[in-house]
Amino acid sequence: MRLSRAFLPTLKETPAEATIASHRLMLRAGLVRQTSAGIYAWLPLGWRVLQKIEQIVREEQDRAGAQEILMPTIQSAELWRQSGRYDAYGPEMLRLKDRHDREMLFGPTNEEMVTDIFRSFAKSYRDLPRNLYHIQWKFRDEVRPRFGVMRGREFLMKDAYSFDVTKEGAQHSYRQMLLAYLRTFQRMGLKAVPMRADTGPIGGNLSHEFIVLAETGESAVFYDSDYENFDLAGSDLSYDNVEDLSAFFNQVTSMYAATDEMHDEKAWSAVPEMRRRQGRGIEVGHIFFFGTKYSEKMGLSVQSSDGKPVVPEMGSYGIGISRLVGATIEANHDEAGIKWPDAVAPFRAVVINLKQGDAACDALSERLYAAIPDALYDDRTERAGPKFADADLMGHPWQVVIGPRGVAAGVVELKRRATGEKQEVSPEDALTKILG
RNA sequence: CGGAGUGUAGCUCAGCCUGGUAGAGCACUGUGUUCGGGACGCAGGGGCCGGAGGUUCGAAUCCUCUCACUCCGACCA
Repeated sequence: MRLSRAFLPTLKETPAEATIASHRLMLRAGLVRQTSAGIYAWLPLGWRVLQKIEQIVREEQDRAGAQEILMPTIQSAELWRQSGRYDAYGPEMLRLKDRHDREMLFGPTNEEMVTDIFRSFAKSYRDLPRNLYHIQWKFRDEVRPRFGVMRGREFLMKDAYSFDVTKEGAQHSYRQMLLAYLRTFQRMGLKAVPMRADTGPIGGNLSHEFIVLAETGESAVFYDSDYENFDLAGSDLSYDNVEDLSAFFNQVTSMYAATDEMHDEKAWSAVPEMRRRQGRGIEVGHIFFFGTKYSEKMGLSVQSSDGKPVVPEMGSYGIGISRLVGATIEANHDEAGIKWPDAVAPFRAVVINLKQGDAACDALSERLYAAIPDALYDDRTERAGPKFADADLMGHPWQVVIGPRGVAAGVVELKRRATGEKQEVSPEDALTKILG
């Protein structure tokens, strides 16, 4: 994209409502625009990041054997009456009426709907296990939206739902998702630690939240430093290997890790002092096993091998995709702006032409721009100054600076945003480094 | 939902107390000089002062109501 034609409105000053770094930077770098409390429009730069994160989540879900569907945002109250949650959910649920006065709602989550879909097709134990997920906008009418997209009312979430015949099978499904999550966050360049969690209104007895470590995080976290050295992505592990996955799961979850709510001083004191780590973190994912809570209430049952009906065991697995944009910035920024991890950066590189109009500079800039997929070409004709500031603010992993002096000497300046390294290299070497 | 605030130019804010022709910086437009790291000069454009009602000769300013937004707490992907 050419910056001279792009809709990337950057701000020098911070809008007054933004109190935390990610929110400030998202507004200043032109990623989002608030349209009402806790509701945001995504501008080109932010939308690209959101889509990249979404795509990583999608690929890892697929890899773990989940299958993507897409359920609607608007649901009928009837389904929620079946599970008993229509009255239980409270004012966080946005309720609507259609023209026939039928009660509808904007979905805050999809256990009921997916169970309804699944029960209408699954007849036999042979139809299980299955894991269905979708990536869809949710609405929860938060009492107090804040922190930009980190606690919006409308947010993009990946939610997956597993169906198994047996408890053991459901545990395996749960472990598959735990591993998928660890791999997902690692791919995004985030350090995420799974922590035992409360199950809350979803119910059930096995639950973990995934906390991205960031100094500015909302909750205090306590964890064993062994997490830092552990291969959280379980590199050689297959999703189908029940024994190995179980061993991995036990290992990961046996290390101490807890948010302040679940913190247990007694267990904490059992961790060797050298290995105790305290920090702050942001919840970006949450997985639950809740057994037959919904399948039973909603009449989901299939025929087992002995001909008798069996009620499937279920779990649900959420990742806050729009929240991850904020969380990634919280974990990766400095005074000058965002430092995107390569995997989610909106553009891989920005090509900065210092002397727009100079034939040699223009020619070299155009050549590099054409050679780099996902490049942003800063071809604006203004003075040089703000270009660098905008580039730092927007946080592209690489900056390629092309100026008359360098062109004469056969070099360009190459800057790595994450590390601040600068070097002068030939245009070919620059391309090699950027394209990796 | 309890408490505290704020709505004036695209952004940050002044003006309000003590009523009298709506301001600054940045951004934007034109122009010239600049240009290797958030320039400078000159000339411009842009406001129903959140909305409604009231008081007054006169309201951004005082009063009432209302809407929106923010912050602190209790709650959450």
